[in-house]
Amino acid sequence: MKEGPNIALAGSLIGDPARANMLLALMSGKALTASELAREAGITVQTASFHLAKLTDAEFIQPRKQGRHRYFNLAEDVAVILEQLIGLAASRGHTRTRTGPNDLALRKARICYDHLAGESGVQLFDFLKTQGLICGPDEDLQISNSGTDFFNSFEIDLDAMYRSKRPTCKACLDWSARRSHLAGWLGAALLQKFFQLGWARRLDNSRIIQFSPSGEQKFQALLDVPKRN
Amino acid sequence: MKEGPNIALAGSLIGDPARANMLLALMSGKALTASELAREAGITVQTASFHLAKLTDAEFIQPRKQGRHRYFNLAEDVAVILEQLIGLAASRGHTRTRTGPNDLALRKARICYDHLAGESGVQLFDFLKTQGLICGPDEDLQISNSGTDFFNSFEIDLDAMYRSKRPTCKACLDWSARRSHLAGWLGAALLQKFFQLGWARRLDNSRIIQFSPSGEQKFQALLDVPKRN
DNA sequence: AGGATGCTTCGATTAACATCGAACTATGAA
DNA sequence: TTCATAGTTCGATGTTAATCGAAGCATCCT
Repeated sequence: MKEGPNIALAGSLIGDPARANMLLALMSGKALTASELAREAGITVQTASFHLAKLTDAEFIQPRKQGRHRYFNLAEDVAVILEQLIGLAASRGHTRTRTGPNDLALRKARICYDHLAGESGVQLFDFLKTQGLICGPDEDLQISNSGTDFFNSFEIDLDAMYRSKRPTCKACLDWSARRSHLAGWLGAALLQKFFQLGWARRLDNSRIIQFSPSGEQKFQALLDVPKRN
Repeated sequence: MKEGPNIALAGSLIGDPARANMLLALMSGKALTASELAREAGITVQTASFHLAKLTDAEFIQPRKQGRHRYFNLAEDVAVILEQLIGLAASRGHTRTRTGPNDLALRKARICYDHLAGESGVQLFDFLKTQGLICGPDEDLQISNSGTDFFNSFEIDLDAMYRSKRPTCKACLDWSARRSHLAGWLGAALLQKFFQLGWARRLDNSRIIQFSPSGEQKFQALLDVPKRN
């Protein structure tokens, strides 16, 4: 018997179409109920229950009870791998239908677990780095002094961020842009801020993030700050 | 029918124990024959042939004929995902035997497809970055002027690197150290140099890279260069 | 040319897993 | 308390995929 990590277990969990559909649905970052996931996967709630038990045992998802509803969240490190697998499938042409307008919209701006991904997400990340607002290695980014000023002026609660146990800011490799976008607490907070400001909204039943015309303008204006060096 | 990337296909390819064993064997970076892969996976050559056909169709591996031997190489982007899956499995305790001395050795220094991973790999990467020998975003690192001098003095053929089509240097997230090590052409070239210098060697039938005592000293001396700022 | 080796293909077999109807439990509303 | 809804568990069924022996093809050695 071979020793070492059992990647076949992880692969087989992702490898069932029903489970894959549920995991992808959870990539939206929303908690979904067992019934909702059953519908997303096109199976009965009995079958969904069987699959959700497996995914829960493997710590791919976390359940949370609320009355008679069972909500499920995706584990963050699983989301990272799913993003990579989406990229691999796309690069190999392993798609289930032809690409369409939604495909372009997903490339432009989409939610990746809880943060902004796509070209807009990559643009944002590049901006934060080139402006020196965040610095350090991509897996352990820190906020600089000028970054603190910037985020405070943007009304991001940095104290809450520092109190949080999750990574403050880290890079997430974006399959569509082949560059990184910003994940972590800060990445999530920025996206929530764009929602709050009305710049962007998520589309129903999709990972697409849609900027309004004025929101897009404001977003680009934010990034179009004269360079400091 | 759901649309979008078919991650279930990729998951199911990795999800079979025999295929997973073969893929992990190919993580050593070596090309292996169908018979060798059958032995690695503990199956007959007929079964291996069936699986190798599937992996080839999906472009997870590339075949190469040499007389009556069929050699297979792992696709580089698949290697990146497998490294992530190894990390996920490790974090969940999904291992097939208890951790042992090999586990520590793998964490210390191992080959990841064709470059150095583990603590040593992370140390090397940190050194190159903090010394300013490479710079830029982790997915598109560039060699600085001082880096060019350094690598030339270390007898790395940079002209060959610039002629190569593969990424010159990029980061690869190391599951064991939770930080990145150096992948790409440069990462591979540096590891080959350590082999050539006799500082390190690969262990048979393992991904472990073993530094000799004097090699370890020289490697640490290389990294222990006074800081430039 | 004949034998050996590496590998592929085919067909039969077996095992594993996903599926859902029925029954049940837990929670919420009337 | 009763009914409705959400979700779980159980058992039976069907499907899918992995497996290997046998046969065959390609390549290499004597």
